[in-house]
Amino acid sequence: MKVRTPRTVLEAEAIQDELRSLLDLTDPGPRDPGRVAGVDVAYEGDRLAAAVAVLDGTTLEVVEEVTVGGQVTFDYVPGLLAFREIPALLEALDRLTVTPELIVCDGYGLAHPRRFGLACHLGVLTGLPTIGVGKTTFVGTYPDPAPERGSWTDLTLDGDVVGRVLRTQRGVKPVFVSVGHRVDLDTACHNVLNLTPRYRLPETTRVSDRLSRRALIENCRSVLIGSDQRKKTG
DNA sequence: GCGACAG
DNA sequence: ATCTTGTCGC
Repeated sequence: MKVRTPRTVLEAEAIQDELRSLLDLTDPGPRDPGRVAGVDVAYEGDRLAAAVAVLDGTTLEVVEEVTVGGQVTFDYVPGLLAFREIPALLEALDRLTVTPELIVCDGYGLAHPRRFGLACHLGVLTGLPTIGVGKTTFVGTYPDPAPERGSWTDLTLDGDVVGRVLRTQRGVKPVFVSVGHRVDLDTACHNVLNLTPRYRLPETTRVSDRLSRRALIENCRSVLIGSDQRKKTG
């Protein structure tokens, strides 16, 4: 799947406004999906490595992993993260041999200045259910959730509830959950809790994060050694 | 007007 | 995201 990269911030924002009309916010989404994918991108200068890890939704064991190397094509701009990560992520997702029932993104979905964060963008382009799980604040205000695992509060932006601040482990910093495409907020949080039996972040996120970093190093090693191998890892 | 700002 | 040492805790 090929994607055009915008050349300006204005052009990027126009694309978001356009794609936002394709969002499906009515589908409740998969309650306990059998296959859940985690996606992440690691960077080093202008090089990048995208990774997709598909886990069994019940055992959380890794079912399939895919990585692709590439070059940065869009500088990071708050609110436009998707344009930086999506080209490589789509390529990685294309190489999967199994189709995940849910994709967990690193970042935000509806909780976004124009209501179209990375999770929404990836969902619309793939047609698959997606959710966003952010590690730090981006937009919105919220009260702190109680210290118990599973407690949460509304993430509000411009008077709208755009996500939830969810405590995935007792006494540990909460994560920021927002829907992407074809999943409702209750289902999104339910799944995030299923994916965090032990750590703060979803297993999907942890696995894809390690995978992308490893791919970046491996690719670098082949260059330093001077091998004439592929520039894209799969 | 100035700063903040997912990854 | 990435740059970075030691350190507290299981």
